[in-house]
Amino acid sequence: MPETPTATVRGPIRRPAPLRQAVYEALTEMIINGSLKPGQHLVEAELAESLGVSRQPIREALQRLQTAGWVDLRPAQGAFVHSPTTEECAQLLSVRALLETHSAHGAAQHATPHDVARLWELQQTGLTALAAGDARAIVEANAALHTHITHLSRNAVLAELIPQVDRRVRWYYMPIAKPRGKDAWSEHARIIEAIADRDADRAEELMRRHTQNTTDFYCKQIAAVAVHSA
Amino acid sequence: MPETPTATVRGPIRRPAPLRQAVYEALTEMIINGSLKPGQHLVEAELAESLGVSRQPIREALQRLQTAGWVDLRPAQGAFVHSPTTEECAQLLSVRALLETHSAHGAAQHATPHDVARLWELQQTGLTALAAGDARAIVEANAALHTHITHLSRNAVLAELIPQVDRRVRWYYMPIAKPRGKDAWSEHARIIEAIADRDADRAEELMRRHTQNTTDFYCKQIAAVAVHSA
DNA sequence: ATGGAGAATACTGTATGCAATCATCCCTCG
DNA sequence: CGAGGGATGATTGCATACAGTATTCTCCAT
Repeated sequence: MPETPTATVRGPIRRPAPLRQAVYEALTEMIINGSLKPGQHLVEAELAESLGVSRQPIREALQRLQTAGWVDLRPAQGAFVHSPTTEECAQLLSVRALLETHSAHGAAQHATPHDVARLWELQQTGLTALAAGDARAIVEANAALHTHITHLSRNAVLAELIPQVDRRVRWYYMPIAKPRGKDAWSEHARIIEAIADRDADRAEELMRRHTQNTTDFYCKQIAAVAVHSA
Repeated sequence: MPETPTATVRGPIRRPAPLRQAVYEALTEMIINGSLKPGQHLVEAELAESLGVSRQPIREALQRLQTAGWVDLRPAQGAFVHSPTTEECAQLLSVRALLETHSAHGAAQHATPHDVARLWELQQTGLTALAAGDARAIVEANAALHTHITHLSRNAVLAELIPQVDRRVRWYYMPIAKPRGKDAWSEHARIIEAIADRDADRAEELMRRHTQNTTDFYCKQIAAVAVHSA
């Protein structure tokens, strides 16, 4: 059977690796792309069978998914896909703005020419995806760029915390990736320039405005959708 | 055998409750109070026996301990108590400063008179502990106060993220709690006043300076210890 | 004596089985 | 006809057993 109708079915995970990690990635993927819908009850046995593993790796993956905010784990009831609210999303974006701004400051202080070159590569990847109009690729490139800036800040705590926030932002960001893309990537370019100049304060300020623009754009988009659906 | 000499031995966990939670709390306690030393290899079977449970709850607790930053979990090798570095501590404090500052701003916007009254209660608890010279109680009161400010900000994402950073700061904070206490708690009082006045900008600025003072104090203390031990 | 190969050991990773708990549905009683 | 209580099925929580892998110790060769 090449594909069954139910969207949650998946082929077995590649064996030679920590299964819990593979399961974790598979489940996040399924949540992001909508195979697992918000509020849905995740039954361990079902997931285990569809992924071709036992319940144990599933349980461990679910625990990590909870701390990452993907699922809510209610004792003696099991896991439920997290239902995001617009309020929570605004909070996520505001915290992200804070952390990324701090991160940009540090990146500008520590970046080497080699690091900057890598940033320009990622920027190019993003522009290509933007030209192709591939929302999925745009979001991915965006995440890759921001992640790399985070690492350049040489702050392990930040690098640990930001992904927790950022991946969830990615989820919400998908629908607005294309319309927001053009401005976003030109802002990226200016941020990279500031980092290349080792101008920490300018990089910080540009990142602050960049994340603020994204937040504003998202809120407007939400409002528009709300009106449209009314 | 009522007690074995090894410091890691503990009585069984109270049964009627999620065991993984109880194990998690027991292990954090042991790490904080030094029963489990930094770098130490945590063997699942040993912990399981000493806590009177099977390996399963231990494993789940260790996973959570990893995401909280208490242990490092190396694949196929097991769990090791995290060894903090002064560099990492500085990063933790800087991130904490960022988050707490943002939190203070939100708290001043949303606080009700009842909330403010509660803050003054916590402040009083801290002053009492300070007068008694009980470092443990000081740290606890400090954490309680900051936690409550976080909740007042009405930002669920912040409230979720800050404890992850804050608990680890608490760990490092213990040795400097007493000498830092006097200034810290008078700064707290001014922050509470700003929150009571609903002056978000002032609260934010006061919190920024407060966390900055704490960071500076910590760094000086570390330097002093380094000189002393040299 | 020292370096390396191989085997023994110990530990983690995974699977399976059992008991406790929660949700649901049906039956009975008011 | 509606509400409450109990039985049944499903699902989680925990424990045990097995397999794979990294580490360490020993023994042999150089």
